[in-house]
Amino acid sequence: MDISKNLWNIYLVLDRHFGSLNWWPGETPFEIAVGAILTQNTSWKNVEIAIKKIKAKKYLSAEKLLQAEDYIVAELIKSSGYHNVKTKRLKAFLRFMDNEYGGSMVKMFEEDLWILRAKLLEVNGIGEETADSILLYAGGKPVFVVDAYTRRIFERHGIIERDWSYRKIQELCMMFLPQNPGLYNQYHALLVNTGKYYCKKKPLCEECPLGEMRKLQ
DNA sequence: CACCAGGCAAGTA
DNA sequence: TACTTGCATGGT
Repeated sequence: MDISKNLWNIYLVLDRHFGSLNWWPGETPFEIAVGAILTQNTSWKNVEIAIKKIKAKKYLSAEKLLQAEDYIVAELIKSSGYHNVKTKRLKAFLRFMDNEYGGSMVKMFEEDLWILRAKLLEVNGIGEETADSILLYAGGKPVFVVDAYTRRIFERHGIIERDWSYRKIQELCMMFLPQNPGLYNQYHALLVNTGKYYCKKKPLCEECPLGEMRKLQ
């Protein structure tokens, strides 16, 4: 089976169907990083409400969020769920940025990519998907983001197996696709859109843009 | 009413 | 190592 060809076919079909999605929704790298933490196991809709509130109350900066009491931050992000846990995670990330890079995301992204990824994974509350989302969408780095939708869709197309590790899936994608941030950006956005709008129904149903690929299996 | 969403860490065996 | 559980809100 030609993995490279399948990965490309899925991308081309989805890209034709949805067009450019221009991810990540967010105006600055900082806002994107905050969103990446808040959206853990949470619908983006609920995160949007939280980010709007943070902006409305003028708390969208590392200094403001770090100096605020936990209960204040928790109240701001309440709509995104797990607000107590996420307050700790958000602050852990902001302290990390502060301590290691003087609070500068620009400086942070000057660090060697895989060193930075390893460091991010040491921060409490940042796992592989969150780290990679920050690297790709806030930093424009060429890392493929793997999430629950990626797993479901690729598994249905016989590209991966259920028990594959995050890194194994990521390495496969990065091996068979050009290491291009723009491509990875759009690809992950397409997979999430497909999952949200089609894959909740039956896998590869008629309406799903990927439905037409059933015959290619 | 139940179920799920763009995860992660900590606990258990 | 491999599973399980807690975390929590808002939409369908």
